[in-house]
Order: sequence, then C-alpha cells, then structure tokens
Amino acid sequence: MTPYSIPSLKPDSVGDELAEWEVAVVDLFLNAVQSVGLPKSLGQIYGLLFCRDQPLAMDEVMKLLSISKGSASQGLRSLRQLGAVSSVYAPGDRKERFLAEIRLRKLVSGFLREQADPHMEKGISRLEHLRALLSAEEGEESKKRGVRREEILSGWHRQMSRLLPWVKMIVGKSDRLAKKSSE
Amino acid sequence: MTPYSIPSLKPDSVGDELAEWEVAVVDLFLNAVQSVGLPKSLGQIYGLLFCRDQPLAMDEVMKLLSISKGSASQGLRSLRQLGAVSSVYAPGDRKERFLAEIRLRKLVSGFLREQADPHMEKGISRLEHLRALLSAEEGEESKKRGVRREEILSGWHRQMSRLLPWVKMIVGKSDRLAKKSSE
DNA sequence: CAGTTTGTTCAAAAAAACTTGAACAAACTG
DNA sequence: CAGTTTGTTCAAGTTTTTTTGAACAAACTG
Repeated sequence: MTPYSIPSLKPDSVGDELAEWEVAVVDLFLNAVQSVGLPKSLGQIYGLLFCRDQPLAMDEVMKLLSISKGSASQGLRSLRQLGAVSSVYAPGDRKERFLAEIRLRKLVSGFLREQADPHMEKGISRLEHLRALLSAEEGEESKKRGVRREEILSGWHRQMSRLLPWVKMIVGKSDRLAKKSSE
Repeated sequence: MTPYSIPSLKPDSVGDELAEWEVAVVDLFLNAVQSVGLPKSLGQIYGLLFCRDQPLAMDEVMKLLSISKGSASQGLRSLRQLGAVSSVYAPGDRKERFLAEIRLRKLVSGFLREQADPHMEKGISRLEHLRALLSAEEGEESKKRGVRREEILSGWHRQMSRLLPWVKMIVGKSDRLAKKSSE
C-alpha cells in the first residue's frame, strides 16, 4: 500500500493496537476528563499520547483509538488549546505529530485558564447586571434583600479570584517529583 | 381553592412570581452550576432559595420556577446531599421547607466531598489495576515505559490529594466577609 | 499544473443527560 | 379506615452534547 510504512522500525509499539496497560490508561483518562466536563475523546487522545514516548500523527491516533477524523482533529485542537499537547515537526516529514504535556502544573493552569477564567469574567458582568436591576427595583423589602444578596455574591467572586492563583501555585510545588520519576 | 393560602401574609414576595433581580440570580446560578457539571435545575432551585430569607416548600419551588415535581424532588435531594440546602420543619406544618446554605466554604467542601473525593477514590483502584496489568506485561520496552507512566500518575494523585484540603481551607479564610455583609 | 497527502469544517446521526408526569408509597386527619 | 396531603421513583419524552463522515481547503510533489 503506502510505501512509507517501514515495518521493521517500531518506535513504541507502533503496530496497530495498544498494549493492555495502555488501554487501561486511555480508559483512566477517558473517565478523568469526563469528571471535569470535557468530552471523552479528549481523554482518549490525551491518554494515548501520555503513554507514548514518540509523538503520534493524527492518522495514527485515529487508527489506534478507532475514532473518526473529525473527532481526532477537533480533539487535538482542544488539547492544544488547553496546553495539554504540543505539536512537533518531524523534519522532512509532512505530518504534524503530537506529544502529551506531562507536567501537572501546566495541565492544571491550562485547564483553569480555559475553563475557570472565562467564567470569572462572565461573573463580573452578571454582577453588574444584577446591580443595575437592583437600582431600579421598586419593592422596599425586595430591594434591600437583593442588595444583601449582591454583596454575598461579590464576596464569593472575590474569594474565588484569590483561590485560583493559589491552586496553580500549590500544584506546582513538587512538580519535580513527577519529572524525576519519568526520567 | 386551598384554604391554607393566606393572601395577606407575604413573607418574601410569596406571590407567584419572581422579582426581576431574582430571575437574574436564578439565571446566574443556572449558568454557574452548569460550568461545574451539575444539572441546570439544581442551579435554578438553589438560586431561588438563595434569594429568599424564608424557607420554601417543594410546591412553591415548582410553581415559582415552573419545573416538574420530579425535577424539584430530585434537585432538592441532590442539593441536600451537597450540603447546599438544609430542610426546616415548620412547627405544626406538614411540609418540609428548604433554606439555602450561603457559606461559601460549606458549599465548596460539600461539592468537593461529593464530586472530587469519589474520583480520588476511584483513582486509587485504577492505579492498582494498572500496576497489576504492568506486572503481567510481556514486552520489555512496553513494560518499562508503562512503569514510568504509573509513577507519574501516582505522583499526580498524591499532589491532588494534597491540594484538596488546601482548597477547603483557603476558601474559608475570610468567610466572615460574606457573613458580615449579609447581616 | 494534476495528483497526493494532510488537515478542517459542519450538517446530520448517535449518544448521553435532563426533565416530565403518572403511578406509587408514607404519613397524617377526621 | 377512607380521604388527603406530601414526597419519591422511574419509564418515556425532550433537549443537549458529542461523534461521524463527506465535502472542502491548503500545501506539497513530481
């Protein structure tokens, strides 16, 4: 078929199926990402790349995971946006290849940047909207109650704003443990 | 109709519709809970209770939000389980009434307890499963690579275990700000 | 350039999640 | 007890999200 496949060179186990433990890892990530509200395919793709030392191209990902072109393309794009994979140019090769980011701090901060930060932004404008409605509120009692609620929500917003940077820092603290053990 | 409704007593604005600002708050929570992967109706119900000083019964929640009995029942149950609402026995009344928990620390720790902790538990058994597969792995290179990956995952798991208690604590730090402003 | 290879997009199909409402259970009331 | 009121459950219906695959664009190749 394609004259480019070189049977004797098997960088990882680039046959066309996963080792048993790799299936388990893919499954682990599949579940993990769902628990944070991301689509399964992201977890599968990341899990696969996480297992490999060598970067994989999109068509390899598709074949190894039996997912469609569309899922692979969109999934890889999302993962790149999250900073969870990076692309690598194999010199002299036309395909783009992908490698998983394995530093937890990077993964967490990417996730927070893409998911939490936008929500915090939206929160600001919602609170503004709320204040506008309250200044126009007619009912005596209702308005007073509403103002109290707005104050509570503003306090929450402030606290969450303070929390996020801490999370990014704390997770980074002993990042080298992961790095060392992978070396 | 029902002889039990006392038209002249309006604890909050217990007519049958929400103030404009209350609609905005309900909508705010509706969006907020979706962003952490909980169903909309939980956000609506919590948002409504959050607005009110007086506890509401299930049928009032249903009517004010135009949601079904099933959603109201299940939603309130989930919220109770998360520690986001508490039920109140009105003495001499047969209905159970509900009140929103407004301490952010309680909300966060309830959420983590119900959502994050179970995942951490599941993570432990998944790692055990992974180790079992690895000890049986045949391929030389594959096994070595798998062991490295297991070490990384264990490190991540440990780090997340350390992070969660911090989150609960940090959010609590200035809880009194919210309490004071609501007093 | 004509033919490939590589990768993106998006409408339609499939799958997953949520909501509804009717049937049921439990507890009270006269 | 017969009749209410209050609340739960769950199968079926609805809505939302995700996946698929075919059509398209871009970049390389000879």
